[in-house]
Amino acid sequence: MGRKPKNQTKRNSKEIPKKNDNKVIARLRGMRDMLPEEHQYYRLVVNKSEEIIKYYGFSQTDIPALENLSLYERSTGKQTDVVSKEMYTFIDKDGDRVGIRPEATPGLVRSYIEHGMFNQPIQPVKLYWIGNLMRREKPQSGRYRQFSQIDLEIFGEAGPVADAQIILIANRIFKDLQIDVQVQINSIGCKECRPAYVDKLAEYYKQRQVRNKLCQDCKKRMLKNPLRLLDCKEESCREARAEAPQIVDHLCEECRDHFVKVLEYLDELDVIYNLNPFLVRGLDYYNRTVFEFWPEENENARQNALGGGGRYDDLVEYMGGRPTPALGWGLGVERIILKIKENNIPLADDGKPDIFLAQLGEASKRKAMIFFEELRKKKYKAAQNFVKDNLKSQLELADKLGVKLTLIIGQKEMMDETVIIRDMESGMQEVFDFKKVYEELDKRLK
RNA sequence: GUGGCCAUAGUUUAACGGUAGAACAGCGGCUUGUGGCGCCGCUAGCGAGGGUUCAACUCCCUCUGGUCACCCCA
Repeated sequence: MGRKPKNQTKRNSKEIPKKNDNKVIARLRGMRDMLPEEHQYYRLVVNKSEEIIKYYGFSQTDIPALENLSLYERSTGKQTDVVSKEMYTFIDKDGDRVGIRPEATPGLVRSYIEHGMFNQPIQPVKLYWIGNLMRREKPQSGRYRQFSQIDLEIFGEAGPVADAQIILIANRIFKDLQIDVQVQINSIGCKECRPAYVDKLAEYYKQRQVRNKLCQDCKKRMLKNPLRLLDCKEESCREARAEAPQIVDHLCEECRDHFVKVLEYLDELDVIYNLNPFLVRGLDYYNRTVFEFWPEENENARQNALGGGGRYDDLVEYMGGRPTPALGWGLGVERIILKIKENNIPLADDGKPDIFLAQLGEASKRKAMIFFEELRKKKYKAAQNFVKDNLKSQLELADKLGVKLTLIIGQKEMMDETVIIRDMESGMQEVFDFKKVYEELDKRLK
């Protein structure tokens, strides 16, 4: 019976030639809303990370989302995919070429130079940053066009301890979050020794029998970035690289010493790593130590790297600053959250209230509002809904919130200067003199 | 950017060339000062556009979005 009019209404509304101006405007591709449930995970990751990072003496800093496009072209590299294909860029009204940050390091380097941080009393300068970045890639799970990263950088420290220490910090964060990761580590040498190695590598790949095994992409890589030949997943390319010269055998003495020491420190700190001679990173500025954090059990771990970083000793100078050795890493917050969910790691329910304050009637509502302020000042974890007037819906809410006790103040209690305390589990309730409420609460919440 | 798979209420889903059923959630009632359980009721949907057809949620195309692989990357 009730259906006919419903259908008619529908038909009518269809026939009205309403334009589509009432259509929902959906969110952009690859963009996500971080809803409260997800946000709890975000907080978990950020809180644990910050706790550890701060302990190691890093200070939080922030940088603009929008920068001069040249900043990224020069640091990240104009040829890299990140800059050449994935950046959101536009010409500003006054003609400036600007871009939204696709990574944090260039901005942090710029900030370091611009504020003369090499003059700061405490050296090296240790900074961390938490925020979001944008890359216009085709979205996938664990890959969004806007994503969050936790970044950590050290400026002004050349010694291998620093390398080991930042790896250790990331390692501790993952451990605290109960995520098993493999540290993949390699050294890609410096500007002194790498060119010679790249030449050797290119020479090796030029051999006909090797070259014939390469996939199409790798043939392109030979011209663009021979180092990239090493981390192709194609089976034939993996075969081809078997005999390839390895960079660790071609490092200059300084680079080798540095790398060996990094590994020694890691050994002593019980950080388990996998020396991966095929690990090279996609950004132009790296030298010496490079590393990534791969999820433990995943075969395609490479693609879902939870974080990565390395040394960039020449970048500060290259960007116009004084010669300053530096290093850092970035962790992908969304990917870490994905892992935490996969592992069913429970959230600490710290925000949960213990007490619900219910009221009935205008006068008691006023009293309850004042009482609630008192509870807040005295640090009780209390909840309320003064908007709802009937007791039923208030108790329903109290139940959903999972509180232990509900305090009820109605007309009668107002008159008697009392309050009802209801134990939500047993359903037992008792009337108490208002003056003795706190005493009773403390007893029951203990 | 390339290729594969996918798209039904807020969520998880069912069915069908003749315009959709369920579960959970939400709201209301049984209970006008008492939550959980139960019962009853209500709300709410074919991603968008085009084509084929007497008839399309169903078939075809395009787009949009998701997902997976590649490229690349966190």
